[in-house]
Amino acid sequence: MDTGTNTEAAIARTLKKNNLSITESRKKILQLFLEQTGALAHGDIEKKAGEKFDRVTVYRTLQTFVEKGIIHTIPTADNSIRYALCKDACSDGHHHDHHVHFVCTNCKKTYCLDDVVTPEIKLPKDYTAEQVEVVVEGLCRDCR
Amino acid sequence: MDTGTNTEAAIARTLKKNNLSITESRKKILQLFLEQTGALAHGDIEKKAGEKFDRVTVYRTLQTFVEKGIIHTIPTADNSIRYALCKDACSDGHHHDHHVHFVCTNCKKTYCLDDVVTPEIKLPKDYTAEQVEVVVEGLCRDCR
DNA sequence: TTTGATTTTGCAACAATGTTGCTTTTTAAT
DNA sequence: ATTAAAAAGCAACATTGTTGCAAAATCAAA
Ligand SMILES: [Mn+2]
Ligand SMILES: [Mn+2]
Ligand SMILES: [Zn+2]
Ligand SMILES: [Zn+2]
Repeated sequence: MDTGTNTEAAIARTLKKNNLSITESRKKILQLFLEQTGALAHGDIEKKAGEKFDRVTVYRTLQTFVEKGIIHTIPTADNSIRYALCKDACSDGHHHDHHVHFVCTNCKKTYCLDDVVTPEIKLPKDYTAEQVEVVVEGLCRDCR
Repeated sequence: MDTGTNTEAAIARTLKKNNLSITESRKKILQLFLEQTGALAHGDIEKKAGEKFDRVTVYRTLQTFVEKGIIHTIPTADNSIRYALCKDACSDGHHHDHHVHFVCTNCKKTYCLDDVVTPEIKLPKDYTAEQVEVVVEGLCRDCR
């Protein structure tokens, strides 16, 4: 059984499911996420796929994937957005990623802790919460 | 009693306390933070003080203030760092801001919720937490 | 209060990042 | 195969952030 073909098929399925036409750049970028444990910054993707594709294409592909709920963004303190695959039931225009993110201060790798749900936050009366983002910084498994 | 003078004196005191020489740009930028309820992005500061000072000076001043524990950064989803005054006992090289931040999805204002402490997060065994950042998005008091 | 070492600023040049309009190419349906 | 629609590539531009260096401001000591 050819794993490469299977992955390729899964990628095509994901794209079709989201009403996206199957293009080289979308296939390549989605594959990068599937091969990856952690999250990817725009820069990472540009380095890994950028020789084949225009910078603008990478920007537009990431934007499309976020809109479709295929990947989600992770805010970090260093002003560089990371992207990671959505594992929850995210769909076009609506994300449901209620998990905590972890950024290693040493290796800078960023992880989705899919099993750690974001806590309830009790806000002052005047505020209405729509979404809670939790980013934990520290040392990852590999770095301590 | 002249409030202007008092503020000015307080600003000078803060700078001295942190072993910073008292300069026009530092005074002006610190004053902006004191006049302000919420947080300021670099862009805001550049607009409000930028006609008088060089862009580079604003960058360097903010960096210095962060290092000295006068202000702290707030990560946000839109990749634009916000800065706010430290109210806790932050000092040179060491911050102790354990409060939750709130970003209004409507007006984009960013608030320090100084009384809402960041919760404990139970991580998988392999991870060590050094700092927890919580950013809540929703509607602020003025926008609902 | 002048002097002089030290720090900070402004400027210029550059690098990195992100955006937009338009043309060509690719995709997917007929 | 043909064709309409979508996406990619390209160029030009805008914004944001960084660095080295000379000029100016600050501060402390004389
Ligand atoms: Mn995630
Ligand atoms: Mn704060
Ligand atoms: Zn690590
Ligand atoms: Zn608001």
